[in-house]
Amino acid sequence: MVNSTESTVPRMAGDERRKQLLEVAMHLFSKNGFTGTTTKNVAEMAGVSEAMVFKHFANKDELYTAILDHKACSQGLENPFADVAEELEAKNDFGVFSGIALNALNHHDEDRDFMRLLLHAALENHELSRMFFESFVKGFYEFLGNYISRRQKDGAFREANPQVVVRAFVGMIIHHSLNKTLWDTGNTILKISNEDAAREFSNILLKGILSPAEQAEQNGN
Amino acid sequence: MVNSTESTVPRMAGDERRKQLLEVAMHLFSKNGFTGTTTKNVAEMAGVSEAMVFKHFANKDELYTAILDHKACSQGLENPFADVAEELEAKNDFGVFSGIALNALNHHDEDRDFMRLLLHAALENHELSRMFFESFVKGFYEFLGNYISRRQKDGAFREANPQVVVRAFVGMIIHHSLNKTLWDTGNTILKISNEDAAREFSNILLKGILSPAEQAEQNGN
DNA sequence: GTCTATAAATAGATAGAC
DNA sequence: GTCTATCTATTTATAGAC
Repeated sequence: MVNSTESTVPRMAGDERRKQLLEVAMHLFSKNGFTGTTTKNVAEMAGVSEAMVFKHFANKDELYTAILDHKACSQGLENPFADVAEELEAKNDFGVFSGIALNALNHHDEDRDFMRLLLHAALENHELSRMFFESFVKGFYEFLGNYISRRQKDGAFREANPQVVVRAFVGMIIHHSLNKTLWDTGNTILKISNEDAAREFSNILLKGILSPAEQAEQNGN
Repeated sequence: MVNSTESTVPRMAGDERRKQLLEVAMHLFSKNGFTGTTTKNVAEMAGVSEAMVFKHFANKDELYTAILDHKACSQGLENPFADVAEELEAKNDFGVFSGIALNALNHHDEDRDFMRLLLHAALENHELSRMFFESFVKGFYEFLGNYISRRQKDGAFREANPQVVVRAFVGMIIHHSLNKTLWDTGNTILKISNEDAAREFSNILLKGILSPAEQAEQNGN
C-alpha cells in the first residue's frame, strides 16, 4: 500500500474500494434493510463521497444484489454436509445430526449480519429470498430427508414423514440462532454453548424418531 | 363502542376512518416494513388524501406505534396456556404439547401480517420487539419450562435443561410458521396440516425427552 | 479515483379552502 | 372531514473538474 509521490493521501485500488463498499453496505443493509439504508449512509461510512458509490455500482439495487451474490458465494452456500461425510457414510446418526447442528450454529454466530440480511430480503420479497430457498434450503431438505428415509428402511428410525422431521430439526437450530441474532444482548433467557445446544437438539430429535426396536436395544445396554 | 344517545356530531366517522387507516397501514407495514411504506401508499390504499393521514396521526412514527399497540393488545398477547388448562392439570403431556402447538400454528396462519410485523419490528430494533419478548416470550419459556421441571421430578421426563427443551419445541413451531409466512405460495417443500404438524412435533419432542423408565413402560404395553 | 455541484424524484408534513 | 396546493428535507443519480 505505497502512495505516489504527489499525493499525501493514498487512494484505494478499485477492487479494494469496491470490496470495502460491499462490506460497509452489507452491514448497513443487514441493520436497516434495503429501504432503510441510503446510499449516502454507505458513502459516509466508507469515507467517500456518494458519487463514488455510483461509480462502482450502477444503482442502489445493483449494490444490494452484489452483496447478496458476494456473501452467497463466499460463505453462505457451501455444502453443509461436507463436514459430516464420514458420519454419513458410517451411519453414525448422532455424529451426522450433531455435526450439522454445531456447524450451522457456529456459522450463524460468525455471520449474524448475513442472517439479518436474509431475513430482510425475505420480508421485502427480494429475489434473493427465493433464490436462497430454491438453491439451498430445498437441497438441504432433500438430502437430509433422504438420509432419514434410508435409516427408516434400515429399521433404525420409526415411521414418520422425513420432511417433517427435517423441519423440526432445522427449526430448533434456526430458531435458536434467530433468537440470539434478534434479541441476544448478553443477558436473556437461554445461555448455552453451541456444543451443548447441538448435542441436546440432536438428542431430542434422535430419541424422538428412534424405532422401538433400537430403543429397546439401547436400553438393554 | 356504544353510543348512548343520538348525537348532533357524527363522531363515529372519524373513528372508523382511523380504524381503516390503521388496518391499511398495518397491512402495508407488514408487507414493506416501516421505511418501505410511504404515507402516500397508506393514503392511496385507504382512498383518501395524504393530508388525512396526518389529521389522524401526528406523524408516521405515531401511526406505526398505534398499529403495534392495537395489534399487540387486540390479539397478540393472550395466554397461550388457557386452552390446555385441563391437560396441564391432568399431566397429559401429549395433550399439553400438541394443544399448544396446534393453537400456535393456527394462530400464526390466521395472522401472518402480525408475524411479519413482529419480524420487521425485531429487525428494526423497534421498541415493540423488546416488549413482546419481555412480556410474552419470557413468560412462555418460564411457564413451559416449569412444567417440564415438574415432570422431570415426577420421573416422566429424562434429565435435560428445560429451557433448551422449550427452545427446541418452540423452534419447531415458529420455524414451521415462519417458513409458511415467508415462502409459502401453495407449492413448496412441506405440505402438511396443522393437526399433523402439531402431532408430529409433539411426538418427536416427547419421545425425545421421555425418561428411560417411562420408555420401557410404553414399550411394554 | 475522487471530489463538488446539482438535477430529478420522492418523502414527510403543513396551510388553508370548502 | 376532506381536498388541493405547497413547502422542506432527503434520496437517488449524474455531470464535469481535478
